[in-house]
Amino acid sequence: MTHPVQPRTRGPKPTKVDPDQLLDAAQSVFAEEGLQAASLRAIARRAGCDPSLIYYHFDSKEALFAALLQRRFPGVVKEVVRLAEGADVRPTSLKLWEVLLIYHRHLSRDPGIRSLVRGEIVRGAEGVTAAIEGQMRPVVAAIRQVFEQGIEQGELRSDLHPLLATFFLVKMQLEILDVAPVVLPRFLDLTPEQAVVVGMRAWFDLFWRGVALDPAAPLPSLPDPDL
Amino acid sequence: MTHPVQPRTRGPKPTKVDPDQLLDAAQSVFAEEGLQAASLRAIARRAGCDPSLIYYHFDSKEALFAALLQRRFPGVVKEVVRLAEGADVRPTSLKLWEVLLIYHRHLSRDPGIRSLVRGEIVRGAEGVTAAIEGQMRPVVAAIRQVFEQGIEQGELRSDLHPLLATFFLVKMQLEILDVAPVVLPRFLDLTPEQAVVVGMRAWFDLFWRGVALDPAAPLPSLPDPDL
DNA sequence: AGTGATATTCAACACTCGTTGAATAGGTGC
DNA sequence: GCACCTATTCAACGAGTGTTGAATATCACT
Repeated sequence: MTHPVQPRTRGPKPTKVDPDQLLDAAQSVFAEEGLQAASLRAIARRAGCDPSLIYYHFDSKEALFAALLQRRFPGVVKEVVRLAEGADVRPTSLKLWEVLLIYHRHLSRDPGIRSLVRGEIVRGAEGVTAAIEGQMRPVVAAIRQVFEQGIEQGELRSDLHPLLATFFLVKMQLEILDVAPVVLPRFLDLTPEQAVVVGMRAWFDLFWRGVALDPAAPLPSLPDPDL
Repeated sequence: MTHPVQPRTRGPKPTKVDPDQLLDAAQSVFAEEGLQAASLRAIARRAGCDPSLIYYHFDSKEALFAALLQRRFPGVVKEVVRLAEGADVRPTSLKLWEVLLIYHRHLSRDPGIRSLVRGEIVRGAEGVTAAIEGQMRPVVAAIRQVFEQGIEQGELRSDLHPLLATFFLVKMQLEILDVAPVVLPRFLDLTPEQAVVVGMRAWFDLFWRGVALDPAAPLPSLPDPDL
């Protein structure tokens, strides 16, 4: 029976904390703690409001997380799908490099969202996995199509398995975004940001040699990711 | 203070739950829930004892996790280090494939331990990361050495970066063990076990083409992982 | 029997968690 | 001034957490 009540400036403030600011706070806390460990109280604290307010805007913690996904994924989907459309006539190598750039563009500033998504996939948490899979499927389909086009046009090995190639390309890119900035600086003299770029270029070099019909043919120059 | 079991030639009491059984229980609960979410009460329940007993054998939850690592990693370390020794004269391709087999052998039955370790690395949880890094360093050094030997012997490209190659080889193998059995069966007609083997072979095929000096040269036949 | 060490349990402490019901403040329309 | 409506906070509930100190059971050795 302590008296933990200190007089607080009770909210006569007309200033709003809209759902988007809540999502921002949720994102950064989820990123640092993981879905399970992140507490609504911590999220509310970071947003500068009371935990109850979260329940005014969202049904539950899980709904908050789902809303977070819905905010981030469509951008990736849209850009990747455009890559697979007939209008893009760049060589396959450039398109595949562009895949890495898209992931970097949309997810590199979201540390934790990625590993969060990944963790939930591996764990198979029911409600969340379905939401994730719905967002992922069109992305996978589009990238796979890029591989198939590349095979048709004789740029990629004909015995390549498009789905597995997609899996490898994307999976490693996510790993590079997640792990490289933490691990590589411990072994090489790199900043975390440099580690990502170095990792991406080295990965694409290796990957392209692995999938190209003629790996010895010169590659077009690959633009750096925006920083 | 823990009281490790003494050599039990004339020991006092036949233990009902020895530390190893606690570690078994801890492993399976950690695997299902993650480090944060797994509760000592759940671990104790699975081991069939009281939560307090855990504190008799281990200092804390974190120490329990560290002990778990110490039980699993040395096997990997030992086998991988032996690969790098001069005594092993097999071609580099076989040695690198063996790396994948070693990881499969020691970690494929530990669902969750891997993603757990990975999650803690990414999150950078202080106490745990140090323990992990200590176990990882000799493994990385040994695999890196295999790459360097391969370069010297003209089997690998001379412009290959041994550390990055190590990073890619191992990282993807861990991803295959973790994610492939969950994700691939959703897109291909495979059992989870098949997904792992198919993923490993496809990955090694791609990887080898990416690192070999002469990818067209025929490979020795690669033995299946034990199931 | 008694002593002492070891292995195990019990009950509790002080937290934190997600969630909820009631209260309140500010603004708008009357 | 009054009544709404929305945004926000307060205080609490019940459950679960890691951890601890004291108590107890079970054996080995005297």
